[in-house]
Amino acid sequence: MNQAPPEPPSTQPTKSHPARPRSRVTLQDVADRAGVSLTTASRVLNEGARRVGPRLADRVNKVVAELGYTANLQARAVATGQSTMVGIVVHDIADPYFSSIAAGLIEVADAQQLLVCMSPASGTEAAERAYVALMRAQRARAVILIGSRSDDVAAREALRAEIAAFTRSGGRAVCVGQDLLGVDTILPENAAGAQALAHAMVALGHRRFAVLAGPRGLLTAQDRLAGFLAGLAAWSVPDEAARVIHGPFSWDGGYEAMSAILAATEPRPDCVFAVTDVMALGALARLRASGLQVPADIALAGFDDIATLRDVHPLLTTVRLPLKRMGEMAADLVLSEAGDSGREQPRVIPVPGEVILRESTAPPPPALPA
Amino acid sequence: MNQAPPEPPSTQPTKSHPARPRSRVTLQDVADRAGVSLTTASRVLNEGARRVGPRLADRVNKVVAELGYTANLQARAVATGQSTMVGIVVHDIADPYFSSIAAGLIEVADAQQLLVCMSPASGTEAAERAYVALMRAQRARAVILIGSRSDDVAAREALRAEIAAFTRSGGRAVCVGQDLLGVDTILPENAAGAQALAHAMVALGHRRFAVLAGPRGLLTAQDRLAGFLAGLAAWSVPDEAARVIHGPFSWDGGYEAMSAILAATEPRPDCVFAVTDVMALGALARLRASGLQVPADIALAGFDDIATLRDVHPLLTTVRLPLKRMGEMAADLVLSEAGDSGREQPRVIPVPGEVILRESTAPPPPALPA
DNA sequence: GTACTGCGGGAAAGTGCTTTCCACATTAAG
DNA sequence: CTTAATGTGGAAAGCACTTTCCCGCAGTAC
Repeated sequence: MNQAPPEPPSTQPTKSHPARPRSRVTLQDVADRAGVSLTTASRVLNEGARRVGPRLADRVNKVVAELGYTANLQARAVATGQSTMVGIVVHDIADPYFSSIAAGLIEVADAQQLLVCMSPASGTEAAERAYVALMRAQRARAVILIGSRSDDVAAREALRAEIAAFTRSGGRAVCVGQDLLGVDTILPENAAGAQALAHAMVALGHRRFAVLAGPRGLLTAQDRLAGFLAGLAAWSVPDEAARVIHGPFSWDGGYEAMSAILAATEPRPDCVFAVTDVMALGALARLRASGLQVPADIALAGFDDIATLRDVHPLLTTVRLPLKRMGEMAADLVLSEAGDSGREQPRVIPVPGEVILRESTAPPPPALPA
Repeated sequence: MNQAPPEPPSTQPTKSHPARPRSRVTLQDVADRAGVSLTTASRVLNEGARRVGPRLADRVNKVVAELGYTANLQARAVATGQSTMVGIVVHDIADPYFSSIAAGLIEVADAQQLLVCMSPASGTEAAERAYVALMRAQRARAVILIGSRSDDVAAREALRAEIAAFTRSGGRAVCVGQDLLGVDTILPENAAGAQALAHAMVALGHRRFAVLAGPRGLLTAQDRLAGFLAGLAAWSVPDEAARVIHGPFSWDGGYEAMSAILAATEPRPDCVFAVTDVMALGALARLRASGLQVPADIALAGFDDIATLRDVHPLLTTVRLPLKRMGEMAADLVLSEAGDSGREQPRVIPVPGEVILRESTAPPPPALPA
């Protein structure tokens, strides 16, 4: 829109001392130089509601180009009471799960002229709360929380209160994960996806299972675990055939959990389900370190279908979530609200997962004839 | 800092109609309710320069808590002329290279109370320019451009002019990549790293090379290619022993380029260098699709040491850049400026790459006895 | 010729904050 | 017992904008 300023503004600070008072060009400067009022200059820049005669408009535009003027969006936001900022809260931007969602989000937000701000990595509800508070202070238009909620009710209520304060002051809140914060939510069907995966695993002939279940407190982990176990039960696999190992929700967590399984005295499971692809990759590394083959010695499945999987071998069976699309949906949700006003019930948009069978869960070798 | 508001502000919009005029609490409201002047309330909140007597300060603080008041940072920014925003320009946030750098950057920026805004994926100089313009409009404190520059001089000059306008209006600019924009730069030593890699490859006994060189216009790609070829030359490997394939700077680009190599009639190279890990992964996929073994049939090396490599087999030889650290350095650069004022020469901080030899470049099988 | 509309322009009043400047008590110094 | 030096609070002037309100001037209808 703005062409590069052909020459530096002539009001440059006297070159002699390279001091603080940088030459900030204001709308007033433009108006003065163009010989019009501040009002007129503003109207030319805004192109809305009231139009300005072509003579003055041209004069103003010329001066704008001359001076390389750009409206101060902060001041505009203060004057109009409308912000263009949306904040996005992620646990770790370097995690492919989050960065994929964020990518989708940023893309559509940018198309709508919104400015996307990113929280630092954290994962704790307290940090999320602090960031929501910051977004409230910035009078952000919306905040989008991505990632699993924990079952720490106190922390969640504190976060919820902060979000309530945020929405009360006019912002929109959207959550990608669990529907627990009383706001619009993109809800991956974790339980259903895991259950479908369990069906598929049983159908392939696996019978002894282990689940790398992540931390006890994380609801996404809980849902996927519960769904998987329910799926096994539905196919009459006895409870004791599934061993559940808790641990951190990370690559290292997957590695450790797999270590625990290998160290156990019980017979080795023939299929391991990690509630997250990232954990599955940790587990895979651990298996490799032990010289075990996947799927020949043990089958392995994950959840999410992160982009990284493309480069991992054996190709990992997983439950695909449309991560980028989920980000786009979240952005749409943020923007949609603009229209309707008096809605009460938060929307919940379920996102089904799709079981993707790949190499890592080939059928187990036929049992030796008794 | 703020506890959750124990009760909604009593100035809530008459519950009867859930209409637009949301109850935004302003500092004036706080002052009125506490029976002090706006000035006093502001001073209590800011805790700077002038202090307020404990009696009034307490009254104000109590009201702040009651009303759940949070200062409007936008307005504050306008009043003080100081912004807390920094913008970061990446080519693709879902790419592990960028997300690692961004993670480091966000972490230290957040520790300094800065707000990090992220550009959408693009890769074109025009889009970068547009984003810098946006940051100027936001009166952002700094903008950080991450990623390779192209050798399109016109586009670069346009970008440079936009950056000049940005810095002239008081912002700081930092670049991670090439030192071409006349701003402080974190400069990975691409040529030196690639040269060292070439040495290592020759030392391992490889003699016939191919380079997946990325696009001709990308300077990072050019530097790495040139460095690699220089390294070969330094070890007296003849020029014609290295085949150079250009193509996109992406996974698919690596895949395609490797296809071209396999399709060629010439003897197959015994070592392939992809100027990017991501391209190397694409190439690896192509090799696998052809049933070729790495490194038995062909050796493969990349550049960057992205996090993904941990999960790829065979483990990929590469040149490690401290990506997260580079993000931190960029953030430090942004912040450091605050102190000194009249500096002229932009700083350039070189970042050496470290050759990491792994499985993918094991020595070639001994030549058959003649 | 008057009245009515409509339009292009500007003065001025917000917007939510900070900060300067001034008035008024105290209190310490002379 | 003055006089100067503090220390505290508030009025008001920014900051860089938008927007409302008003005014003068064409153009049209009566």
